[in-house]
Amino acid sequence: MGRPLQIDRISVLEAGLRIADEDGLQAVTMQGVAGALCVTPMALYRHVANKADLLDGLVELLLTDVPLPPDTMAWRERLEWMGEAVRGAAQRHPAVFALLLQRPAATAGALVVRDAVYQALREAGVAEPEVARTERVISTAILGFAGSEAGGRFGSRSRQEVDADFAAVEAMVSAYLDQVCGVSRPSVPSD
Amino acid sequence: MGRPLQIDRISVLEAGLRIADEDGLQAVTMQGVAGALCVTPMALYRHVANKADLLDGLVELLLTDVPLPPDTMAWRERLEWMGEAVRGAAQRHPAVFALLLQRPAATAGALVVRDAVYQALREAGVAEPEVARTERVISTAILGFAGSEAGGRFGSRSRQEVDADFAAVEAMVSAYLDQVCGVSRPSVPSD
DNA sequence: ACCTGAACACCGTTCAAGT
DNA sequence: ACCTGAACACCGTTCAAGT
Repeated sequence: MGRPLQIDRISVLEAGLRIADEDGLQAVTMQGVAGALCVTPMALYRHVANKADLLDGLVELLLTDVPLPPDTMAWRERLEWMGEAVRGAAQRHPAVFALLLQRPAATAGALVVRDAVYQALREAGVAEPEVARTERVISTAILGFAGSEAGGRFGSRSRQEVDADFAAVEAMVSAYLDQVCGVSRPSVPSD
Repeated sequence: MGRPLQIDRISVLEAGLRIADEDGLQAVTMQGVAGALCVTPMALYRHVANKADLLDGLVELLLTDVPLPPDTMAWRERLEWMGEAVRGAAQRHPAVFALLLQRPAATAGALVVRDAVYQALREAGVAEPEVARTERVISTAILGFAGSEAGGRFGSRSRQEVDADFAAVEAMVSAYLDQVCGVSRPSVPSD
C-alpha cells in the first residue's frame, strides 16, 4: 500500500477497483477510497466529479483489463480470445462487472472492444448491415454468461462444470456465426 | 396510494417494487418505503429482516410477474413464451431485474421458472444429463439480453431495432436447441 | 493547485419504550 | 403484536479555509 501524498485520477480509480475486488461494491465509499489513499474524502472531489463518476471510471478501468488478441490471429480465434478475455475480466472484477450491463456500451473502453469484434465479424464475411446486430447478439450471450458467473447466479457449481457451460455458450455463438456468415455446416437453404 | 394502518410483508415489498420501478434502485431506502406506507422506517423491521432481505423480496416479487405459458402449448412455443415473459418483466421492472444476475438462481421464484424450462426441454427430447446445462445456456442468453435492454446498455436504439435484436437472440437459441435435441436442420454429423 | 475542517442531509440499524 | 422516539455510526456532498 504505497501512500503517495500526491493523488491523481488514476490512483483514485485503482484504489476503488482494489476495494471493489476485495470487499464488493458496497465497500466502495468515498471515505473508504480516501482512507486507502491516506487522504480525506473531500480530496477525491478534485479528481472525480462525484461517486457516479468514480463508478463510471471503475468500469472503464475494468475494460482496459480486457486484453485484445494479436492481429496475426484468424478471426474465429480472435473472437474466442475476446470471449475468454471478457470472462477473465469478470472473474477478476466481479463487483464492477455487474455495472457493465447497467450503462450504455458507448464509453471509450467499450468501443475499443466492440470495434475489435466488428473487425473480426467483417473478416468472417458478415455482411456490413448485419455486423452491428451480430455484435450485439454475441456480446449479449457472453456478457450474460460472464455476468451470471461473476454475480454468483450459478451458485456453488464446480469450476469444471462452469467451464463446460461456457464451452456450450461458445459453441452456440459459433454455430450462430456460421449461420450469419453463410458458410460451413450447410443446411436447409431457407430464407 | 392506499395507506392501510396495518402493514405486512407483501405490502412492504409492493411498495418497494413500485418505488424501484418509478425512481430506480437508489430510491429504495428504508425511509422511502416506510414513507410510502405512512409508517416510520423502524416499523419495516418487523416484516423484513433488513435491507438485503427487502431486496431479495423484490427479486422474488419480480419473478412472480413472469407469467408461465399454458400447458396446452407445444414445447417450442412455451420456450418462446417464457423468453418473452422474462423480457417483459425486465421492461416493467428494470431496476430490480439488474439484481437477478447478482444472486443464486435457487430461490422459490427462480425454481418455478427453471423447472418450467426443464419440462419443455425434456419434451423437446433433450437427453436428461443435458437438460440442466441447456437451461443454463439459454437462460444466460435471454437474461443477458433482457438485462442489457433493461440496464440501458443498448443506449437509445429504437424499439424496432431492439425487437429485431431479440428476434436474433431467439433464433440463435432456437438453432442451439435443434442441435442439442438432435433433430431438424440436419448437418455434418460430427461428434 | 491541492488538500482539510466543519457542517449538512440522509442512510441502515439498535434498543427501549409505548399502545 | 405492532409501531414509535431517540440515538448511533456511516454515507455523499458543500463550502470556506488553509498551505
